[in-house]
Amino acid sequence: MNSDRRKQYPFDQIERKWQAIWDERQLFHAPNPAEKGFDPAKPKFYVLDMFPYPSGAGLHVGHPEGYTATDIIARYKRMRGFNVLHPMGWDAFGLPAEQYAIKTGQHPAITTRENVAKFKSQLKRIGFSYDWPREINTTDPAYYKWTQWIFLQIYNSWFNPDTNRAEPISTYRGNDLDSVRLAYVADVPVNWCPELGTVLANEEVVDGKSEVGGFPVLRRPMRQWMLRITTYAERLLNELEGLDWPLGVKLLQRNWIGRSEGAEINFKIDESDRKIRVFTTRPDTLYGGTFLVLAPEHSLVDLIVTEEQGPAVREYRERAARKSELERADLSKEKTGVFSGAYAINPATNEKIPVWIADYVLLGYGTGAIGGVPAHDERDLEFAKKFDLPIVVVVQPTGDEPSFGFTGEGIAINSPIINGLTSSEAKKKITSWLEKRCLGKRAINYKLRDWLFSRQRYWGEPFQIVWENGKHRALQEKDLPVVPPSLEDYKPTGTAEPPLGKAKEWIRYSDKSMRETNTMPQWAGSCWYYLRFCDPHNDKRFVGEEAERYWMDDDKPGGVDLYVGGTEHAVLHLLYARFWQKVLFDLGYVSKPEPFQRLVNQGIILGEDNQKMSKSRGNIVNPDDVIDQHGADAFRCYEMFMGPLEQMKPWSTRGVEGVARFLARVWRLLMTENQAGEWVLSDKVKDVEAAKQQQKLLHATIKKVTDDIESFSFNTAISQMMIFVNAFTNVEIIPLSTMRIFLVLLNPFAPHISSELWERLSAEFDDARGDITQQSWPAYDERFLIEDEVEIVIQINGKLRDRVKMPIVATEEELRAVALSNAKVQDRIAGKTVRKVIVVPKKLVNIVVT
RNA sequence: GCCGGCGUGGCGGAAUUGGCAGACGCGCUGGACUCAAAAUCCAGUGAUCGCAAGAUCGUGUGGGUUCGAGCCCCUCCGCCGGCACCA
Repeated sequence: MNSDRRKQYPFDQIERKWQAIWDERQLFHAPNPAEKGFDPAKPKFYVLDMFPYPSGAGLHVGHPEGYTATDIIARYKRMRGFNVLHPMGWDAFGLPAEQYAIKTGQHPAITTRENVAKFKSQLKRIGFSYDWPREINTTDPAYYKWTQWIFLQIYNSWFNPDTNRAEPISTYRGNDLDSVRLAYVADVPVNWCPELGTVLANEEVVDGKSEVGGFPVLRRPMRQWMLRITTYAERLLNELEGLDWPLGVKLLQRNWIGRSEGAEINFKIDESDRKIRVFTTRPDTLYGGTFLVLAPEHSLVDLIVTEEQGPAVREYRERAARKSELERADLSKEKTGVFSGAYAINPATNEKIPVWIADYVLLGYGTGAIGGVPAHDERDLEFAKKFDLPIVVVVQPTGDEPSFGFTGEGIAINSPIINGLTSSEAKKKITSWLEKRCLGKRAINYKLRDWLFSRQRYWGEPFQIVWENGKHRALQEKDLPVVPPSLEDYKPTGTAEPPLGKAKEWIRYSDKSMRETNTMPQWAGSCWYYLRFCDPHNDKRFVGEEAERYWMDDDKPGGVDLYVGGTEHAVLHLLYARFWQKVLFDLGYVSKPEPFQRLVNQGIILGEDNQKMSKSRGNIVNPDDVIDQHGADAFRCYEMFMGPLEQMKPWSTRGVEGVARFLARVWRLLMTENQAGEWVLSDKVKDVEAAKQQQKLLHATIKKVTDDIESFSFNTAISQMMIFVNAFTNVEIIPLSTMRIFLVLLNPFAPHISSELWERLSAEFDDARGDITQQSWPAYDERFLIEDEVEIVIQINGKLRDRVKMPIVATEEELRAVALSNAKVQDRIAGKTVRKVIVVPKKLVNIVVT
């Protein structure tokens, strides 16, 4: 490439200039109610990006994809007369800064500060219209003071099943508060990742490995803080209904919550008073239950195992405990198990059935025990075959498939109480039969587990909990924030003892009490940041009531009007934030039961080679390089022009050049170089009325761009603007008013060049309209779009044969007559019979012949 | 295995939701400008056949509904994402 090639237009200067102006004038700062400049007449619009973790690597081209989309919406909505809240901040607690600290000893706060500065300058270079005075950082004590405060509210609450909502713990009438607190300590099997030196939430474990780093995760019992998210399972599921979210994300959350309806059935153990309770979604197959299976970790195992089976059972349990999550979940392996020696009584048949122990039954789901119905469950069938257990068919399929091994719904057979009933009738009848005899009851089960909320890390929010005599209590609001101690050594201890344990001074809260040394997970800060943005500097409350009500409240269930981000948070952040919001809502602190009304996922941007961008592939595109070469406006427009926002799509350097050419044409439409080589307004620009065709194109463009922004079809909006500009290339007179409107349309996409050209027009034509950002969005006039003539397509048997211009007012009869008398049609239908003529007014005539 | 989503030129992608397939951009070909190149501008560009007018074929596969299907229904294939012994 020629190195002294002239720049296409001086984007570097104009972009710097306008970014400085926006900063200086704080043009995009939205005042809160009661603040100076607040206009209560305007409706509000809250448009939010998923705030980034400021990593050392800086931005990649994936970040600004969603950010550009929201910026277009924000600028557009401002022009449409909304008070727009469009903030940005930093989700800055997290592992990389801590690991860097371990390597270098540099405090994570310093690393974080540097990374934030880098991210911020990169974002500013792209020209996003963020409300920077509202910037927040989750690692700022003034911020996490309130994260801790919210934890305090959760700690001091319980979920009242009668009212179906959280209430202050003081309204709980029982004795054991800790058994109902929404935040509690439990000694439970958790996901321990030795490599990371911390425990992880279920949501952070993927295929038995840590989501971060991909290290093996072991199941091991530990004493940890949990949040009782399961109490909200029903509401988290039902209230998805009112949200405008992608179906896929809703489905993911539904599956994750995993509601299933069925029955709990008690099986009495033979020659004992003990009972084994099982959960089943198919109580109608109870008569086919020929054995029971307990999870190896089930607490009844020790109590029921017979003497002669004792050693075998013990050996099996130990083997199961040694297996990793991955091994245990391996579907391809054969079923294993061991007989306990005990028998239970099937309450329907009164027959003695053996109780087995097998690791295909999970302690964590249902009751940790199942009734084996081998005839109608694949897993039970496999198990029964392996261990030679009896198989009894009790469901007759309605189709012609074999009933042996049939897992669908059919007609109950061999089941005296319910014979002849359909599966769903049989379920009801057998359940009420069991209920009458106190042998079981209707039950609902969820896959969702309580949220494991503590981590063995340094760089996170400390808990405001102290321990005294083995009991925990929370510090009061006045003691917040609890700031982590400085450490020399950030290394995880490799044990369950968190790094904070090394700060001997800090741990001692008083003579008798010690601080909790676990920290909160990274999700804590992001669970409520959208609330903080409403009122980021409030030091009296996590968010001021009036500000919260103004920005979050309208007639929809969710507060944030538009939330854009990647799908990777479908069951993590997006579920946790909904949970916190509901707790705060129940306690009366916020006005909405849901945080995010509308969610849009941006697709992943692949490398030029169609592969995921990665360091090792060397296909990473750095936004800085693109902006150096083509400018921020070209970068923004290309990100949007690539294709539909939600779709996965590859980067193309050539594609950026194409979009840059478009912006250069916009520039040269209005600007020309004088003899001194300076850019001056072209004398083709005149304050004259536009030609009819130009008016028509302008209004078609207003309509298309407006509709496309509303429907997130930014790529086709840009296409339309290209068509508009192409039509004006090489015309002799460029009508001023047409160009002014066009620049407003272009502004959300390419804010710098449109601001600059707008200003140049204003300087030349001397008027007082003010800055482009103060303009209102243009409306299109239908009158300009109306055609007098339309092209009518003539088809024979659905195939295109000719086109004719017809007046728009032509009647069906006229269209029909013209089509039939058309010369080409005449040639083709000669000697054939016209069966039918279909006339679609203003569109086409289809002649059916045989 | 189950649940979602997608499949259109050489490439990224359009198509008013059943009515002219391929908008716009990239690439490519030719032309103008230039000593030359770059940049810019103009013209062409789905495939096949034809000098041409034009004809035939064409939206992963096979079928169906319809006057008419990229779009609706069924079958199969491929890719992407999620869940995965959840009883």
